Amino acid sequence: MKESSKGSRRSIGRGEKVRAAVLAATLEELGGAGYAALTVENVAQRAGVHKTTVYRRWKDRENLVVDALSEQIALEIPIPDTGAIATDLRELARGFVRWATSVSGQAVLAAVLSDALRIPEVVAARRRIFGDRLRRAEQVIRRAVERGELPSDVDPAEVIKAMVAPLYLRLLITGEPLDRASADHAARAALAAARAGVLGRSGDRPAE
Amino acid sequence: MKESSKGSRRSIGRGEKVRAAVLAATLEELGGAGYAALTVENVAQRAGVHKTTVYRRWKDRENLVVDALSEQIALEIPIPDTGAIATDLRELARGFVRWATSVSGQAVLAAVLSDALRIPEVVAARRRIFGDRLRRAEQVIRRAVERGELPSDVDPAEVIKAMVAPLYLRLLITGEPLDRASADHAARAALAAARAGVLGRSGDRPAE
DNA sequence: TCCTATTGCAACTTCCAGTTGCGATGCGTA
DNA sequence: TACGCATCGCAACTGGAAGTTGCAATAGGA
Repeated sequence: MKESSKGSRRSIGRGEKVRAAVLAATLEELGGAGYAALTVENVAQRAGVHKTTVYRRWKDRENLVVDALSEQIALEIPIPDTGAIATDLRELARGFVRWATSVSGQAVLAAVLSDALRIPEVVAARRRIFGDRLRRAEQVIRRAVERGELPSDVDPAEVIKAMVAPLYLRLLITGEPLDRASADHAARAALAAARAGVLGRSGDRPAE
Repeated sequence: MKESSKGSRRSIGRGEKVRAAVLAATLEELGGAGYAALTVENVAQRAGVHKTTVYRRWKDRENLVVDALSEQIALEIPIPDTGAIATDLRELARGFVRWATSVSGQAVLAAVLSDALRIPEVVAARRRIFGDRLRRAEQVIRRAVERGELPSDVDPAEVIKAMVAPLYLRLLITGEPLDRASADHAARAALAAARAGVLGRSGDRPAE
């Protein structure tokens, strides 16, 4: 067990390139053709690799998909800090729309909403991805409260959820286009609701 | 072409029972195992019918699923009219939750969000299903406006969307449970937003 | 009862998941 | 530079499910 540092026994660079190429190809296939239509042979061909090689590194199709998704979790999304809640929220919404319409975003959404949800690891990945993002986005609201831009009893998570929920509704249910205009709209609506005291921390019943 | 009325040439009752059984079995398989795991042989077996019979009536798996879903479109959801917007919205939200957690609801959602979305007919079915429901639910808001319970400039569609969007978010993204409590919460939040003038018809910028 | 549309059945073809054995090759090390 | 081993390419396989076809059985209406 006397090895240089850690990880694989010998060659590192070679296999790592293969791994990266296959995972990238998996994401492209996922975003392009979807989970059901994703065949290992297509992934292998796109990665310039033989099918057997894929099966040597990943147990089966599911593990491949899960691994490709896990790679995306580490992808940090920018949290704006413009000094004003209106522009912060707008940038947050625009960033979401950019991600949701990007290749990797489409891939993650396709997998995370498809029949891949039968895979427990994918469910866990979904929770991690969206949970992390929500938690990181909340600081935008907290800063606004500290600056006095929002009432101190707003629930940060509720504001973020109120902003992204209509965007997801468009994306997944109504099928309306997801563009910058809808992002700005969602940001303004969420901000208005927060200012109106509708998104309070204690069960939101202000004018009841 | 001298036939009794219209449609099939001869026996009607026999084939109709088969059709109904297969479609019901398809929905059960869809809700239970999902779209990807739905095999025609399992559907046929569940319907007490041979695989060939299914293929004689439906061109392929996709057409079968689309047909099963189309059947569900006709399913009317109750529009409450209690005389008060608070209870109307609450009942609307509860009805949605009941549907979303029912067998047929799970089946529709599974298909409408899975890789079946690659099928244009499923996309069209999705638009029809949710478009119709939205349009029918809007009358609850209109009645409330007429009664003077809500400002006259609220956008009915926006109110309904604001109510169901967080429910879909729970159902599809965060994975939080969808129960009566979350339904009531969503109804109260949407009502509060509507009363606060946040869901106006003209671009929602009240306190800007 | 008879006639015929419809169903059941079995035997295919095709495609993809996943496996196995062997030969080829790339890469770090001596 | 040359060796050795890990990794990759390749081809041939099994197994299951989609979808097809020809024929026999059957059920319902006239």
